[in-house]
Amino acid sequence: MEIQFKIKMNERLYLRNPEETELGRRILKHSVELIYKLGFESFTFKKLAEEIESTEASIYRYFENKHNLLIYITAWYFGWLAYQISFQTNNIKDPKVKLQRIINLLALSIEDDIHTHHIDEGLLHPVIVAEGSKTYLTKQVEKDNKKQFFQPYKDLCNLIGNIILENNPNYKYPKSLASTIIEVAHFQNFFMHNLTSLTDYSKKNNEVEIVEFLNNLVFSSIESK
Amino acid sequence: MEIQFKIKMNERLYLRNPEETELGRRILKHSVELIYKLGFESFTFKKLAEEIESTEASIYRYFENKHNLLIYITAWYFGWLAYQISFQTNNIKDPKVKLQRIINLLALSIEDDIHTHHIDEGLLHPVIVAEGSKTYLTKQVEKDNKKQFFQPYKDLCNLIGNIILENNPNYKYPKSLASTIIEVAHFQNFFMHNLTSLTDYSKKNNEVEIVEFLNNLVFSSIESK
DNA sequence: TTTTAAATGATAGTATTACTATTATAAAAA
DNA sequence: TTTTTATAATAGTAATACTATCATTTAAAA
Repeated sequence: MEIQFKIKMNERLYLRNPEETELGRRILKHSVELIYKLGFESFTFKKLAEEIESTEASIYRYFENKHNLLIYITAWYFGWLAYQISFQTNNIKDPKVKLQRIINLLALSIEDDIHTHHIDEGLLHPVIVAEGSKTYLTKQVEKDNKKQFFQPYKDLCNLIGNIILENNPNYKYPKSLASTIIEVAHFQNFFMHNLTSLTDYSKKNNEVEIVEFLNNLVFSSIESK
Repeated sequence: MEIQFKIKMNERLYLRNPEETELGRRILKHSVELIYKLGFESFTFKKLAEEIESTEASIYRYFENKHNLLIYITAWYFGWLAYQISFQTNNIKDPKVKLQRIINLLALSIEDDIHTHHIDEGLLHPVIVAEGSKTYLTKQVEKDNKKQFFQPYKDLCNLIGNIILENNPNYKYPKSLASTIIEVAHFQNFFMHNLTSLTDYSKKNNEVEIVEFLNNLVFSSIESK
């Protein structure tokens, strides 16, 4: 028996559920690949349609626009991450080890998860690193927020925030530190790969050093005083 | 006598120097205002032209495209910040106080600096908070980086990194911490104003709490062990 | 099995965007 | 005064981000 992993997505993110049809899954798979290849700005539904040998109009039946598709992908990523975290921290007692595992998941490149056929997590990670923040850095944040589009991000912050509190129940900024861990992990990864001189990491592909930096940052703050 | 503040900008960022002509300065002033109002995605040279009662073609004589204009504005901001920092930390002996002033400058809303007529820093700060990272989160980062477009950001990181080393000469990640201070200050500010539940700050406009969080984060890391 | 409904394909069309090009005019420098 | 330079006015183009229509294929219901 094959176990397939599925995340319940916010229904307002799509017009037709892409996980339920073959075409929908092809849209998801190839949009990650194409955004990875072209960057979000140059990515268009027309190019995606050519890639999957379908038509622009068909893609528009699944997603209202490419912005919602990006939010979908990002939300999916955070949902998947939350699952990975609860899976990987399950049965672990030491809250410090839990938090370290989370930092690893966020900062290190990810291998493809075979339980999701239609998404290649190995590509998804760099896509989120480079494009993820564009989901909320818009004039419509408030609107999108009201539609709960960022719920998976918030849930993840709460999850991490609670583990921070397990480490130190008196810590004053659990949610801010949680969002900081996520964001720092991602943009330090981006800087290391693309703007090396903004970091202190010795080699261009040494993501382990980001983990070291983050561990120092996070635990000295949690354990201070 | 009036003292006017001027930043030497990378010449490859523009086709014609916008600081040297009346029209150029109007382009800068109103592009900040219009990006603030519309967001970068909806901002176009056509709308800007209407705003300043000029033409699209005239704006294109100053900037190759709107992306370069955004980089120009962002670079200008970081140049201005570097100047503010050296000004405000001048004559201060205590490196801890220096770093605290920097955190204040980055995280708190800024008042208009009367020494620059053609840029309203009060608007520039939220524009950089929301749009600044779009300068480098593109497929052309490498190209833009080779043209030294991000030099002011790097210079600022070096400046802050050196002050971090004044605080603790053995600190292992001065540059990573410097870029982290900048980025965290900005996106925590964004979250506080737009996605409140991702932070722990009690009121929506209490930027002082961001400063507290950042001080805790930075100094516990620098002073650890 | 037939009918019917739903999903997709094929095609066309539109307003806007991100430019480039050309010519005319006004202002400043030689 | 002539010449250069900057700007305005206008036109044009390919691409983008859609919307709309109708035909065809596929799958589900009767």
